[in-house]
Amino acid sequence: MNSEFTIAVHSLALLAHIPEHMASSELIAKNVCTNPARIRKIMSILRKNGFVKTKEGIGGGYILACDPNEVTLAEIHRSISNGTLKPHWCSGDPQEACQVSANMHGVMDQIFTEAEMYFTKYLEQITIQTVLDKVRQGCQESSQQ
Amino acid sequence: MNSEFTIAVHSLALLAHIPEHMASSELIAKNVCTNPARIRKIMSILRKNGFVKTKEGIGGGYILACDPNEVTLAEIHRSISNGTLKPHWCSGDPQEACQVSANMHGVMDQIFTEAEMYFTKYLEQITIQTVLDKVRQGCQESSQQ
DNA sequence: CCTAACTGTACGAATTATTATTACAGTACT
DNA sequence: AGTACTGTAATAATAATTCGTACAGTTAGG
Repeated sequence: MNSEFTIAVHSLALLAHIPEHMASSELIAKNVCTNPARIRKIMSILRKNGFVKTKEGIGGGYILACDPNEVTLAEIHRSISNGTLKPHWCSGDPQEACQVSANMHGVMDQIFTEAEMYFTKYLEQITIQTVLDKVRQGCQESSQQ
Repeated sequence: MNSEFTIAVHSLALLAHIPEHMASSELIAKNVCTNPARIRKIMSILRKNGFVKTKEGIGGGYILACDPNEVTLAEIHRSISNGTLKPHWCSGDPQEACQVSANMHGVMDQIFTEAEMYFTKYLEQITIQTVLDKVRQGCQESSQQ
């Protein structure tokens, strides 16, 4: 899975952190540690899905256009990256006489699709505000050392 | 996520499909559609975890060493690939003064780790036999066209 | 005891996915 | 008109994944 989902969540949390303020792609990029063009691309998708509002021209940038308590990571994930659990490589060969080889691809596909649903279900429990709160608490409970 | 998990599941289902028979890495590789060396590497891990037995020399190969009704995909996943949900790229910079930038990495880490637990929980419901059954039914219900 | 058919493992090449960089057109404020 | 932005595309750089080959070690059979 690529990092666009992570970047989207980070950006939205950042915007929620500084409400009422426009943030430029450059500012967000610095915070996220990537380049402005990538941010603009991702924010463009988020705008099309109504999560942020955009302003072009001088003093422009991005601002949150949703309630951080309402929007869950599941919605973000859906709009940014779908079907990311499944690896790109495929097992088996549909042309093969052997049923195992011929059908494994479909079976694994089914399994990964359902797994993705479980993943999404989990993400539904987490809102942008949840992330922001954790970040503000300094993420005491886990992997950060 | 790479495809080693998929290949492991495929290989084990294949071995369950032809019990009592030794299958060479070449035969499995053909069925899976990859090269024998990759199969041997993966099977070597599966052997160390007790899922298969190995025989070197003439007439050797691999044979299932577990009950396909007992072994779940979760156990296979655990032995083959851990922490695969999380992307390699990391958001933010721990050195930054801004809390969002500094702590986002830890927070996302936590989220992906927990998501992985949900994923594993789902995989616990599926056994090698489940996969084999689906494959034998020709995977009627889903994405295969 | 020699050969043939295997596994175990390592390493470098090829391929593919991801990320970064650059460029430029369009928009809005001053 | 000029400056500071976004939107978008195309290409380059980097990193991950997969493949291919090689070779040492093992076992069975003659």
